[in-house]
Amino acid sequence: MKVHQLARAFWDHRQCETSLTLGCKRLRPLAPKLPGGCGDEPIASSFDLKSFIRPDSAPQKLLPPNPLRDKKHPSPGQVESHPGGTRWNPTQEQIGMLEMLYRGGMRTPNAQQIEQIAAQLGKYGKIEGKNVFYWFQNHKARERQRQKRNILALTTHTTPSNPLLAAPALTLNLDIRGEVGGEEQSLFKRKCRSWTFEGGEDNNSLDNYKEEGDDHKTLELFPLHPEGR
Amino acid sequence: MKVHQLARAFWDHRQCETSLTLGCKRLRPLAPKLPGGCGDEPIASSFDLKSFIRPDSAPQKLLPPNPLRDKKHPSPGQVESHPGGTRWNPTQEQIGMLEMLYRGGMRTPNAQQIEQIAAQLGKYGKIEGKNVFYWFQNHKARERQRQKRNILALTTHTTPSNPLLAAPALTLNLDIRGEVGGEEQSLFKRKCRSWTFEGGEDNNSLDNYKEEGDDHKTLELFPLHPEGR
DNA sequence: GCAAATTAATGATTTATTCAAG
DNA sequence: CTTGAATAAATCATTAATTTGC
Repeated sequence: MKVHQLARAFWDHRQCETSLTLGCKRLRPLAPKLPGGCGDEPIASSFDLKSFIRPDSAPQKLLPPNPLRDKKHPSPGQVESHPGGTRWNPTQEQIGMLEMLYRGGMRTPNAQQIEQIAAQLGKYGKIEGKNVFYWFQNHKARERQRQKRNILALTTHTTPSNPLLAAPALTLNLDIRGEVGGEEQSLFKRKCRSWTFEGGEDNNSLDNYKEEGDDHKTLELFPLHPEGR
Repeated sequence: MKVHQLARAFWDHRQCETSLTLGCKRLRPLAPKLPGGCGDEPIASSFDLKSFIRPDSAPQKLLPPNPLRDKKHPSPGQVESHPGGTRWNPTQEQIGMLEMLYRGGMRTPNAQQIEQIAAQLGKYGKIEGKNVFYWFQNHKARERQRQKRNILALTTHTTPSNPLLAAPALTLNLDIRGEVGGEEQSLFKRKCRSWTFEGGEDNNSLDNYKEEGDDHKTLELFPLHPEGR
């Protein structure tokens, strides 16, 4: 695949910086990046991460076979099973560690940092530097997304009542006149296996929702597993 | 750039970040790509060539050759000034060669190709793989920019009002009297659960529910996730 | 319970913007 | 003002979770 050219390119660079990137970036005011402040040493970044990172040799990746092309068609060819799997599948420990770093403030680790992190996390499962790089990129971007979304949700439309989560996924007015047969009863239960009502939970019986002199009943269903994961 | 890399320790900074971003500044959103932008692709060639060009084969390896610049820091610290210049300064030959490749259809060379190109161009002056990578990225992007600009110049802009944000709940009046089979309910629910609402896809087979004058069933659907993927 | 059907997440790429050296 | 470099926003593609009908 195409792969990582990008990533590659990244690695190569030196990275510089890093940090500053942070947030305020946009403040473009002049302040260039701060001078050296830190004393930093040259740390070197430049080492050969590359060699580190891309062991190239690695049999790894491989992948790709195919690329582009279409997706799904079974093309006879390749298919493959890539033995190893085609993409990084982080373990719980790895994720936990990365989140810890993220919460600690890390956003755009430089090559050296990436390497160290990858090396460390390698203890818990297969992982490469690029995976770490991408993780930070995505995590950062998605946090922004969520945040922006929330702000918009609260700002725009005042959707009256419930801002977010409170909104029912599904509202339905059921025609329940007459007796509710067992047939329907069971069907109903099945349907609601994964949904819950605002009011009650335990009793999934339609009768409980039936009110006298009414042919309809309004039920608001909320997904049982809103967020998940 | 460069230079100091502040190696800042890992985390140190914490930053602010995040949120501020908001400034709408970046909100490019509003007009997403409307303009022909998208169209860009037309060029088409790229695609084909791509497959052509990138045999992808994978052999990959990668290469990378070169690394980073490592260099340059004499040992002493980094000083920065880098006399030599901090960034690639392409020679006429290199540019010519790259443009030739570009005109030939190359847009996103893979790692292997990048390496070969860099090696070749290295004969005319100092150059690294990342320089080649960036050159193609920028050249491609800027060609699009120019193109888009020209198109816009010829087109009137209808001020696009801003459509996004609509987040209305969908209300449907269905006829479900009597036996509303769970079957149908389920099907409907399934169809609408996702985000297809609004514009309405007819494939929701809502019609099936609309039978003659009967009682109505009102379903209100809220997008489960506001923005969506 | 289970396997097929769907949806939500999220890893990996690509495209658009922004920053700043020259 | 041009353009190398870097970063952020969009997208694409796979994988893990849920749902659902039996």
